[in-house]
Amino acid sequence: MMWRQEGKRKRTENAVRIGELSRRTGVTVPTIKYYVREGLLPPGELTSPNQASYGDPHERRLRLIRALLEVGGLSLAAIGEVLAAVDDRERPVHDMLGEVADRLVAEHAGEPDAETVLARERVARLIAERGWDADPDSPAGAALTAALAALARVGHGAFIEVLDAYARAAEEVARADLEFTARRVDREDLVETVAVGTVLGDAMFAALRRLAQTDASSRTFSTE
Amino acid sequence: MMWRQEGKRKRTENAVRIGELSRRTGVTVPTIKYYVREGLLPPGELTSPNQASYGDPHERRLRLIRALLEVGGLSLAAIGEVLAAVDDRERPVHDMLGEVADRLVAEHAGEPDAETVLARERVARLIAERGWDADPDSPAGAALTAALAALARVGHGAFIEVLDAYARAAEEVARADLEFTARRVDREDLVETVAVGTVLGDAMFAALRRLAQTDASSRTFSTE
DNA sequence: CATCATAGATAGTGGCGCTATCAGATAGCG
DNA sequence: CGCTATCTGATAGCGCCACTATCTATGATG
Repeated sequence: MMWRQEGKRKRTENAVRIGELSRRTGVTVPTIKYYVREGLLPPGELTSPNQASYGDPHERRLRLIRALLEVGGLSLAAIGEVLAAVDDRERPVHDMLGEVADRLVAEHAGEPDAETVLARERVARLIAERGWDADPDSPAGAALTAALAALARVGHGAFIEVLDAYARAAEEVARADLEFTARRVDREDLVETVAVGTVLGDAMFAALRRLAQTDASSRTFSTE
Repeated sequence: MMWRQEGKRKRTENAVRIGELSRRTGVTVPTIKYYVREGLLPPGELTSPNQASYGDPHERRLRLIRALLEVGGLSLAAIGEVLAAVDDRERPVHDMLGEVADRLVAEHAGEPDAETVLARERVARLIAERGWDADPDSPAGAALTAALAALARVGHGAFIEVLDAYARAAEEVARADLEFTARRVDREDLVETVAVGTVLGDAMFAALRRLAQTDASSRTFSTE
């Protein structure tokens, strides 16, 4: 694993040892060492054979890992891939977004059953109807297909009726996402913003949906 | 664990043995036995000391478990709690929805830090502004608080700018959910519909968001 | 009657995210 | 200078989870 060289940035901005890094982030020292071993966190800069110092980038990265893990619910393996995409500065932004998105969905291999075939057709139709520039066989499309097929298999295929409303809401959210990222001029920051926004945005939206459901449900069913 | 008695329904509608149940659902026999041991699936009806038959409800329940597990990403423990809520026919619908929603968010205990305190205030303000009948300290509110606090901690607190757009979209989705459930007259089915819709709806929306982002992103960044 | 499937029970497996322990070296303080 | 707390780097172990394997005794099936 190649870690981006900080070059001549010798400002020793906020160099601390591992104990202090642990105290600041609430992550235990063994866990920090474990993340370094796993290649998720760059090793500290050695000042002597058994002393290393960690700076702001380490603290930031560590907080990012914890956020993706605890709030985003990603596995460490998925986090590693997301971070690699974030660190790859050669990669076009659009490409990076796709890469991050792909890490968020579980793989569903195997022979497609009847429900999956039908669901895939529905997904393709939706994409065509909305004029989206997207592939039904991309990971995101496959995830949607899997969800629709699962609905059919559990006998709740009728729930697909909400699909268009969901798609409209998703467009709204995606528009807000893009407008926000468009305001980020700093490209360095933008890439991480997209990754964070994609992962934590899911968690945010799910929580908001739940709150809105609580409200709507309490109005409809009140106390009964 | 009490399993709902099917009463005098002796129609033997679709009784099969465990091997056939396994073949139909793609779940291995040992796994089915495991689910029965774990109380997720009712045991088959014994026809002799070492023969049991499984009917449609078993197949349905088994498919539901797999959908919640594979598509919804729930743990078996969470699935058990959701199923218990679904099976509890005494419980008011609104209550059940809350119960299911609560199973979907991870617990985040511990002393609240500065970011959490600020995030909680923002959540309370959002709820007040939108006039929602919801509690900022409910599991859903706490999940939103955790997400906002995490954004702040990773240095992307500005992403909170999209919050209102997300909230509007969430209202739209919740409205579609409620309209759909309102059309379900059968209360038996309704309860499961709400659970399935809540869990698989998250997966659906996340996938749709990803597709809409792909589209929006390809328009904005095109090939660069 | 031979073969296969089954119930029920117990033990084992593999992956994941840490956690414990250790040896040897250094930091920082009086 | 000595003393103790801390550090690096390495290896081993742990607890949880979702299975999976194996076994015995029994019954189904052709």
